[in-house]
Amino acid sequence: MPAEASSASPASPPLTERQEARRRRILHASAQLASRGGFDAVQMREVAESSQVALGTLYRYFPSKVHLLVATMQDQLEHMHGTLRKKPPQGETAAERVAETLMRAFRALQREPHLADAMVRALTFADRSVSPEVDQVSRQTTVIILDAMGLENPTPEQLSAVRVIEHTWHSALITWLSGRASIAQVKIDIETVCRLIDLTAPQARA
Amino acid sequence: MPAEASSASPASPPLTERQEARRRRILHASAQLASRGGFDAVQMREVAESSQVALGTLYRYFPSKVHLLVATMQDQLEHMHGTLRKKPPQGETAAERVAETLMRAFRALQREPHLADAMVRALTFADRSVSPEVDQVSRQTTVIILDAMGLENPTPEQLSAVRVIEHTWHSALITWLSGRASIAQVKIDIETVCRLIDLTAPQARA
DNA sequence: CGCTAATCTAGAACAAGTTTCAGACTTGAT
DNA sequence: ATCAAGTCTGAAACTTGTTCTAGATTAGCG
Repeated sequence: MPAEASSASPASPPLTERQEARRRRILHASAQLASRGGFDAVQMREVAESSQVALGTLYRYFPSKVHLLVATMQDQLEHMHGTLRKKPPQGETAAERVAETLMRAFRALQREPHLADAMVRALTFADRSVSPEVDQVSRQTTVIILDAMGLENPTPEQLSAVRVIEHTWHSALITWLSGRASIAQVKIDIETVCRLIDLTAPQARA
Repeated sequence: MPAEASSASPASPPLTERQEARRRRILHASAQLASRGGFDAVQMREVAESSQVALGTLYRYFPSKVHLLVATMQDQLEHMHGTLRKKPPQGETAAERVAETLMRAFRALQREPHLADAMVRALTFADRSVSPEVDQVSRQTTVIILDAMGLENPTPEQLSAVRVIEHTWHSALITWLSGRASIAQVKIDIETVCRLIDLTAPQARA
């Protein structure tokens, strides 16, 4: 499996080695600053300085702070997906496995709550100009959930359920990050929404 | 029914008539600018000018742009609740009634997509300093949904379902506003999540 | 009425995201 | 090796949210 730019848009010119290195330094600095103080702590001037790149260059690579943070999220999601893949969830039912997977992801986010804050806030604050990137994150999340379900060919109904699960996942994270819901509350919400999966299982009726 | 400050925090000093008028002018200007160009079009200097108030005064009434927009949302929600109350939904099941209510609200938002953009983006971007206000919006939404269900004493399970519905509602709105989901898609998501209600109906088992 | 505290105003000042520009450096092709 | 095109740098400028200040106005009270 070649480690190529899996997140590149179609028809984007290939980056030279030094460019790839710059990109990496920028993402690293972004994640580091985010880990310290969340969304507000990721200041473009600081990211530029931290990654040894001129401000203008930073903006050439990532056209806005939100673009940068969404890209940071893509990066982290890839890690996460790799990690999750190694230890597949143990639950009996698809619903249990999905809930277990999401809770595992949630625990990972709890270890870096500021980073989570920066990424999730960016994701939901993104306007149309960031749609392609946000969509990519969404697709990646979908893949993770479908993986947990263990499905090759989901029905349209199941895809709907997955989308609702993603909605709940994002929104529940936000309520947690802004201190309006406890960890336990998020757990309940995830478990509740995951029951939708059973409702749309092939043998269940509409 | 006295038209008092239903959104006031506990222990907030009562406003004089002129102050109430100022507050109203500000909220009106905010909604008007938002209707034009969404979140970005609501510029604090313009709001101040539009509402004939000094910038410093605007900040005394609403300590940040997000506070202002969340307050604008509370305002709009009150309207909406009043409107919805007049024509209760007709569906047979609770799930149908909730879906119908939310779709009605959704259609209202479609009429002012920019306003919707400003309000929803503010809501999800809000940090901890706005939690009380955001929570108030959330409670109001909960009331609307419970109204549609026609329940006096919801079970904890039903409250969980309502929370998940709210999550889906907010997040689905965001995907629509950022052009990543169609109106039809939002409809499907709402209908899908509303099935959770049936799943938690008293006669259904966990 | 006249006083005092609170509020409001105009405007400057500051902070951080974003844009712009002139000049130095790289890259790729010849 | 050399040239043209594209990229990077450093620094200043611009925008918009937010804060601050000094003085004018208003509200409540004796």
